[in-house]
Amino acid sequence: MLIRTPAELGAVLRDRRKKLKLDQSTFAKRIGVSRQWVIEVEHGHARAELGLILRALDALDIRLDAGTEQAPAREAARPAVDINAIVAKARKKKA
Amino acid sequence: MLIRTPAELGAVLRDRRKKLKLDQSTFAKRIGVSRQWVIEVEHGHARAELGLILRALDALDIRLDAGTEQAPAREAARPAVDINAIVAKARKKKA
DNA sequence: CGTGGATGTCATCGAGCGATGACATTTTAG
DNA sequence: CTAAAATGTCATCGCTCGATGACATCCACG
Repeated sequence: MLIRTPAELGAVLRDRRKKLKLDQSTFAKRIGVSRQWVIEVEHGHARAELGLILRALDALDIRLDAGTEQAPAREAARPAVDINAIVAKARKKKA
Repeated sequence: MLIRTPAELGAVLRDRRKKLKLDQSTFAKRIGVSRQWVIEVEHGHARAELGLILRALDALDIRLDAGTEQAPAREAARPAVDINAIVAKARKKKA
């Protein structure tokens, strides 16, 4: 599952928690946070702490993979010397 | 790359940022945070906000994938009644 | 040599997280 | 239906995040 937003992450956590038959209280204690935290995160709380999130994922055996995808996003996805970028930045006279 | 800790996440962000030839200031502005934030996150700041982290990843075209398969972890991956969990909760001693 | 860019450090400060505990609502089981 | 469990909501509070701006290094380059 691709994670793009806090809400998606929350959904993944909730589904996984339920599959493991854990209630919020048990889950919270297992990762060392309050039940309130679990509730908010499962609801997509955007400002949750990264460290706690990673602990939660680990507790549920969910692995996170960061891929520098190959999507033809914008540009500059290619390595190699990027003269343009350098010049552009140098030429940057800001607002 | 598997992400298990804030430090690993920070390393991924830094590497990717450099590959795209962006300096911290430009990167920070692009995702709407302070340069200080970029510095701390790249150094593995564990309490960074989830939402900002996701924005940073997106800005660098790094996709996050949450996978549940793969590890033949312990057990309990299967539904069915989980006596242990039930007992453990009932046994909650803690002060 | 010295100028400028990039990165890291420090201090300050307002804002919101996360903990806690009580209570409300929803769901599950008998 | 009824009781209990699970989940959601509220209010309070200490603590630290993240922003800002000033400096300090370090390094590439002319």
